[in-house]
Amino acid sequence: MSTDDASPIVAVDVAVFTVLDAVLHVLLAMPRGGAFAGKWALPGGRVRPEESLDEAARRELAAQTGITNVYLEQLYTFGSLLRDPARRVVSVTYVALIPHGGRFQDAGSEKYAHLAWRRASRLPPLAYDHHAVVRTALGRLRAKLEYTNLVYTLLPRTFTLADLQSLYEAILGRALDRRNFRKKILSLGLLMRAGVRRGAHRPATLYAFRHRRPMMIEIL
Amino acid sequence: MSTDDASPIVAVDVAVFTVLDAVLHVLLAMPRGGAFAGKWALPGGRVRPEESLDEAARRELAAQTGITNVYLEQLYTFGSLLRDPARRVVSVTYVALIPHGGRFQDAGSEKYAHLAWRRASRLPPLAYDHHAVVRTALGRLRAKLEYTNLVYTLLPRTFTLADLQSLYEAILGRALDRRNFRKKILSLGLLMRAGVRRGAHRPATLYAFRHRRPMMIEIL
DNA sequence: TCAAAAGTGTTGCAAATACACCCATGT
DNA sequence: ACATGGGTGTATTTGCAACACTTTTGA
Repeated sequence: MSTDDASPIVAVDVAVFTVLDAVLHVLLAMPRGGAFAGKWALPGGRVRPEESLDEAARRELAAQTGITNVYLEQLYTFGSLLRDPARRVVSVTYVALIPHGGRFQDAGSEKYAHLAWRRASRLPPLAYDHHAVVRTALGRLRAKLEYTNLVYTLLPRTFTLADLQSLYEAILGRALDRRNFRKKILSLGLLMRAGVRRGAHRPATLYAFRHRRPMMIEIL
Repeated sequence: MSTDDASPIVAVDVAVFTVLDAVLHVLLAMPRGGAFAGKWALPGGRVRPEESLDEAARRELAAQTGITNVYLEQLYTFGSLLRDPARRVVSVTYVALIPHGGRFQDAGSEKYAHLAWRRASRLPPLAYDHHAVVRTALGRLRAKLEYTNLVYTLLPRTFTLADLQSLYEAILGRALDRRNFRKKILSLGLLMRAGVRRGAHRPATLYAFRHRRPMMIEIL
C-alpha cells in the first residue's frame, strides 16, 4: 500500500498579524502559480520529512516573507476534502504576531509575486479556506488578549500607555476609559518605566514589559 | 517526487473523557501489535483519503470503542519527529466527552485487545506522546468549562444540582459553595425543571439543559 | 426520632465603572 | 496664549465570597 493513496499531504499556513495605524492587519501573499494564482492567500507550504510542524511554519515564514523571530502559535488544523481543488491537503495553521509596522521583504519570493498588509476586517476574497483561517485566528487573538500578556508581541520594546491602549482598542474593537485602563494595567506590575517620549506636546512616559515571554494574567 | 518521502502520515487520536464516581476518567486502549504493543494508548488511527479529519476521528472512535454520537472537538496537532519511533506521523488530536458511566464495547477491537477507563490524574505510562495529549486536553477542558455550557455533554438528560456541582468540582479540582453555586447556575437560565428524583432522603429537583448544544456563557 | 441530603438569604468586601479637571510641552 | 495629548482621584455600583440553619424524606 502506497502512502500516496492513503495519506493526505501536510502543509502549514501562517496568519501574520500586526497593528498599523491602530488597525489590525494580516499579511497576504499573491501566489505566482497553482490553482489559486492571482488570488490572495496566507503564506505557507509543505511540511518536510525532517522538520517538526513548528519548524516548518518558521521556515516557510522566513523563506516567503523574510520574517524571523516572531511569536508563533499553532491555531487549528483544517482538513476538509475540497479545500484544495487539486489535491488532498491537510493544513496545520499558525498565528504569528509581530510589532507594529513590522517589515517583510518587499520583493516577494519564488513562490509569491508580492506581499501586502490588508485590514483584517476588510479582506479581499482569499484562496483555499483561508478566510476561515483568518476568522478563527481573530477569534483566538481576541480571546487570548484577555487572559495573557500577548500584546507584548505586537509592540516595540518601549511604548507609551496611549500606544498600549489604542492597541487593545484596535483588537478588541471597543473604546476603553483611559483612567481605568491605566490603573488596571499598572496595577498588574507587568510594566516598568523606560524613559520619556518627547513629541509635539507634553512628554509621555515610556514603558517596557518586564518580561517578554507569554504569561497568563487577568486583564480587562 | 513521491509523497512517501515528502509528506508525513496523518492520523487522528481521541482523548475520551467521562466522570465516574465524581472523578474524571480517560478511555485508554491496549494495542495488540505495533511498536507500543502492551502499552496503554489513546484510541486512534490513520486518516483516509476520502474523509475529513472530524470524520476520521468519529470513524476511529466508533470502530475501536463503539462510541458514537459524542461531543467531539479538535484539540491540537502533534508533529514532532520522534513521537512515533517507526515512522513520521502527524497526529491531529481530539477531545470527546460522554455522559457519566458511558459504556464502550468491552471486547476491544481488531486493533486493541481491551479498553479501560483510567483516572485522568493518575495515568499509567502511555504510548507515543499521548501523555502530553491528555495533559493538553485536560487544560482545554478545564478552561472551557469556565466559559461554555459544555458540562451538558458529560451529563444524562436529567440530573440534580448536586450532580452538576460535583461534576464541576471533579473537573476543576476544588470545592464550591453549594449556595453560591446554585444561585449562579440558576441565574444563568440555562436549566429547566424536569421532575424530582426520589432516593433515600429528601427528594431532589431534577433539571435538564434547555439547549443541548455548545454555547458561550459566563460561569464560575 | 434520627440520619442524610435538599433547600434557602444576608452581609461584607473587592473590583469595575463612570466621570472631569489640571499639567506640561511645542508651536 | 493656545492647542494637544498626558496625567490623576473619587463616588457608585456590581458581582463574588463567606457563612448557618431549616426542611423533607426513608429507614
